[in-house]
Amino acid sequence: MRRKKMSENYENRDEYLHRLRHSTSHVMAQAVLEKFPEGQVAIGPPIEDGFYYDFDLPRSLTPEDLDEIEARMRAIVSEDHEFVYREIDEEEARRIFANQPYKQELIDGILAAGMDEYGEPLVGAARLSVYESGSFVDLCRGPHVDNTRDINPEAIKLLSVAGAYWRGDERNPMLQRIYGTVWETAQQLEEYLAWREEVEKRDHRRLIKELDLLSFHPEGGAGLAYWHPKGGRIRVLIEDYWRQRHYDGGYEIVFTPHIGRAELWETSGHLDFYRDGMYAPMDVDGQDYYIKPMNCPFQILIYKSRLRSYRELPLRWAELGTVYRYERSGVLHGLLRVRGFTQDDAHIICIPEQIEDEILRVLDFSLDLLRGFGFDEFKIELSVRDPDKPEKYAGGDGMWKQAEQSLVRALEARALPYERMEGEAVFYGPKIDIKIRDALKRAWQCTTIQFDFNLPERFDMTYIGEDGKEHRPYVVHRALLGSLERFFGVLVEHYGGAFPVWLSPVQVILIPIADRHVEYANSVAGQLRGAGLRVEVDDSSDRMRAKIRNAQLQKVPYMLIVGDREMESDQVNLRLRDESVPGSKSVDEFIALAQEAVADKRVL
RNA sequence: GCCCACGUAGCUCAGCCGGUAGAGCACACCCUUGGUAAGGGUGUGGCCAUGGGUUCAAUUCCCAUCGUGGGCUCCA
Repeated sequence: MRRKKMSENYENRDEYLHRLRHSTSHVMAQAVLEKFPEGQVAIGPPIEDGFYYDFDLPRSLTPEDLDEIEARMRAIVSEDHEFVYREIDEEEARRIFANQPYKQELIDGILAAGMDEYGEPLVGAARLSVYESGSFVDLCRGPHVDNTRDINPEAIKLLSVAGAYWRGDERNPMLQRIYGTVWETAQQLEEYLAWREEVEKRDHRRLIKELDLLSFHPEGGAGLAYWHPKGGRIRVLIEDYWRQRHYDGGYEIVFTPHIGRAELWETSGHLDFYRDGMYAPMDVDGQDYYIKPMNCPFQILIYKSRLRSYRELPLRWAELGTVYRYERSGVLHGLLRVRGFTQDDAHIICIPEQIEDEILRVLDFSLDLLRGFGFDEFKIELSVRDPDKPEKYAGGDGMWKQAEQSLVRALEARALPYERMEGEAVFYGPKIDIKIRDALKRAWQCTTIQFDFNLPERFDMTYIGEDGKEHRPYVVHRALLGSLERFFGVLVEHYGGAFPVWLSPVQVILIPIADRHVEYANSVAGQLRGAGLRVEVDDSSDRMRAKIRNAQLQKVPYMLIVGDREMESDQVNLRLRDESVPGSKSVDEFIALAQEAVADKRVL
């Protein structure tokens, strides 16, 4: 009989899971090496929800191989192998891993550069150690579980094989990575697998097709989205709300062209540092024009269209700007990664004294706007300079300090927890990224608020200060939804396609029971449309039950059944998308109910 | 871009070892007028992603291209 709670021997559950997953990856490596004795092993760390191990094998793995390896792992686990830690010297390490070139490289790294086996800087003195379990010895720092007895064989599942470069560098050989997961109990594994199924069910790539929202077309080009009428309807609702909020929030809205002369992109520096992301130029009257990958240079031209006074700052200019970027074919992913997309871009141009207020204002605005769409959990990251390489960055030391301080102060003023990302800033300025957590607790990168110390210099942006002299303004670049495409994809997954009433492309569907009820259904539909609701009448020859099924599958929030009873009493019979049936209502009652749900941005 | 897999009707998918294709749904028409998730019948619909090669013969085998998926790297 196994111990009931295997985690109880460890500090806490997280510590146990971490060790468990790391140890299970070793067990997997043993199973793989038994099958391919000539195989080479790279690294195999624990990751969120599981583990992986990278191998260099004589042939590609198949799903059947995974089944076999998984079965072998269960057997190994049941053999009760201890995980034995041992510190060794270089000579022994070289000998143990004589036929393991990747491990030799890791040994080099540990000894020479003070790097650990994952390429991270080593804490403390360089020390070589191995963990042995069963027939497998790995260069490893641990920690591990004490014995394979602490791994529940019923809670192991290998998930997939994928290519991965040695050390993540595309110049290195491609290895085969096996992903797996392991939990404390079989039930936890079941729950995790069920979660993965739920993720699959909500996949926006499936839902946009089923709900007739958007499509992609091979003949039209990869990574280019086509918005159908229903998707278009939702997009317009998002945009209208966005525009209203921006005007209310003190922004002005601008429009800029889609292409610009090479000279502009030379000035902005994009041709130097962003050329790989840009499409080839087109010839216009002998001049090279580029399709825009970003909106910033255009907005700056608007700024420079005349002399600016400190009195008119801050300027907040927003734009739904469609940009095109070359993304490598392998990274395209539904709506979440496309080649043409519309950013909800804005630039805040202000004097240094205004920067703290402006940052706080944009932070509040972002979170509030996102909450309007039903997101209320966020993961915030502050990306700052790499303190060791100040020469890598545009802008002076003082500017970086002030900028960073304004970002930190804004986060602290709102008591928002955030993670500080050292060295993650782009070269032109520090930034705050806000990732939204969806209904399945996944984090999506949408919002970014970035300082730009590069463009004001390059374009020589100035304003006339109180002293009558020219000064350089601060420019903050921000996108809140990020891009409409990605945001829409996230929205679809968050709601699983069942949008809140205010965003539903069809809010109400009228279901006449028989043909003689169609006329009444149409007249009710007219009243509802008059009240501003989006309504359809299902006058097909389907039976009522089939009509209900179709409406459910289309995730229409409100179904109104109308038959003899409703016609006589001048009512409608309400069924909701959640399958509840509030029943008979007068048309006015229903209108009031629906309008309230819209106004409150409720799901139903 | 790289590694692996995949691409058959609008959609979801069958089609063993080569002999030019099938289901369900959707769609059209007919019958049915039915009270809270699929009523019945008939029918339309495929250059088997595209181009090349091997073969008497290719949807099936090989190569290339395009696209899609799982990853790596990168990113809104």
